[in-house]
Amino acid sequence: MARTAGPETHHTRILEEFRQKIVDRIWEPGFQLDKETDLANQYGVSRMTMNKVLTQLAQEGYVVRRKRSGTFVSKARTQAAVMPINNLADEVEALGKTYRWQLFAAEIRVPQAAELRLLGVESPPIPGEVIVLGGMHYADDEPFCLETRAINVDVVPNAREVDFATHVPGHWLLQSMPWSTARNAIRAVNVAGSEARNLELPVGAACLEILRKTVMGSDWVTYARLLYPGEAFQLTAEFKTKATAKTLSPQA
Amino acid sequence: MARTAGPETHHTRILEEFRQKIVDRIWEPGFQLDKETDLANQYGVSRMTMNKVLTQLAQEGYVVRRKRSGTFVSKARTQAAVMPINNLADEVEALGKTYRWQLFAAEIRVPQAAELRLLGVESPPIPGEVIVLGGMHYADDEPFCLETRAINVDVVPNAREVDFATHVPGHWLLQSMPWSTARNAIRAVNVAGSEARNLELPVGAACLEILRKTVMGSDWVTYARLLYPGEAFQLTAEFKTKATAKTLSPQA
DNA sequence: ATTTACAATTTGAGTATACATATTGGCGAC
DNA sequence: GTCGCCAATATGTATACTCAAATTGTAAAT
Repeated sequence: MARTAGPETHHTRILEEFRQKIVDRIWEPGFQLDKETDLANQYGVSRMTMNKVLTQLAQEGYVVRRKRSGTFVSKARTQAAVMPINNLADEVEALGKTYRWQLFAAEIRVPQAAELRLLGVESPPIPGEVIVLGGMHYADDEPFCLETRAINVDVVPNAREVDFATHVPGHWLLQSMPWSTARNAIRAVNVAGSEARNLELPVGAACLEILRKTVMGSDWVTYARLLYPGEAFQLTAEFKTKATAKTLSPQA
Repeated sequence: MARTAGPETHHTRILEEFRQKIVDRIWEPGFQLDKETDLANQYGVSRMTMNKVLTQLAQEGYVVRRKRSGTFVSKARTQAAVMPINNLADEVEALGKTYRWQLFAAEIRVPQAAELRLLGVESPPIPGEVIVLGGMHYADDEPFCLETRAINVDVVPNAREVDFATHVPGHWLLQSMPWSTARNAIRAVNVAGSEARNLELPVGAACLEILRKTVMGSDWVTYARLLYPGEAFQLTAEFKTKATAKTLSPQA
């Protein structure tokens, strides 16, 4: 089944056509479209249907709509990269390798200052006791990702009963805390010491470091530091040029 | 003005409420919502209005809808990081530093095999002549990003007349080619040789390497390699847990 | 000539209605 | 009991109205 085909309804067809026209610059940035009612007539549909098309198009950022003024192809653009962060296990198995998680240590205690610094924790929000754990993700018995993590047991109380030797922390948390948001910082670092040893890399090898802070409502759920060998690993992101949609302030 | 408030219409209000209910797990994953008509009655709106809410919610991935079956809070989720890639100049100036672009060389010629390898160009799509250029982005006269780039003059013919000593290539291309898409690969590498010298880093220092391929329709526009000093630079990405929206296969 | 006020226009939101489509659960045939 | 068909049901799409809100251009007043 060609999933790309889609349902092929009126508004889908017109939407596709308009998007194409904008992407192909047949309608250049700044171009004013005909008004809803006219377009509806031209395409032989009702205004409501054309409205659905234009509303959708505006939501995707292709056009900007203003009352009394009209509908215009967007000019102000920004680029946004979307990278799906899949489960490491899936990722590894997609490469035809076998995945394995090895827990080094997990304890409930007050975190050390050095650990908090490593995880990029800001000064204020440190509760008393957290789960501090470390471990390694393997692909075919090759080190793939070194993980250091702190989990807020106040927010995820049932994490106390989980055996993180068998349950991969990231995966368990994702399942357990749906609809959370996270903030990532990606850097390149030179590894050294025990980290280099654990990753089976020479001292000074470049690694990709991801510091992730996961938030649920107003509380932090977990801080994680993921260290990937630079050579073996590569993040990919899909770009899309997109207009600064949102509710843009009047008088823009 | 509190911009967060919004227009406060029926469907906006209900949409907000439903999203909150799902995020707060009042409606847990897998929970079946009442049917459109019932919900419409409960909230005192017409079915069309409630339909708008639920359609939107489905599009955002919070719920899955199936005919005859009903509307369910999504279970299958994935994480997607969205990172806005702003103009480097803006980025630098946001830090209160002065931005400067220094072109090393720009020539129209057949690219060398080593250059293509460096830029991550796949085997087939190499046209005869391209613009090959290199340069450095500075923040307060400190090296900030080393750029190597190939531009397809067949797709962007007026790039021949541009002086890339004064026009920053990435910015010019973004302005010139709206609605293009790009694919990024992010790695950590150890710098060496002239690259280390240009970036004023010791040999072996960890750097963030971004390989970017920009596409317009079926043709590639540009290949770029951006090298950031690991210490000084950090990519940040905002996460959102999101359901695998799209048309998911039946029997999920 | 500049400001103010009003009216026309265009999008935004909502309702009632109709018909299409897919899926499920039950009923009947074997 | 099992299999297959059919009808009931929930969503999907579309239409034709109606009223609201915002903005802009024009016309009137100072």
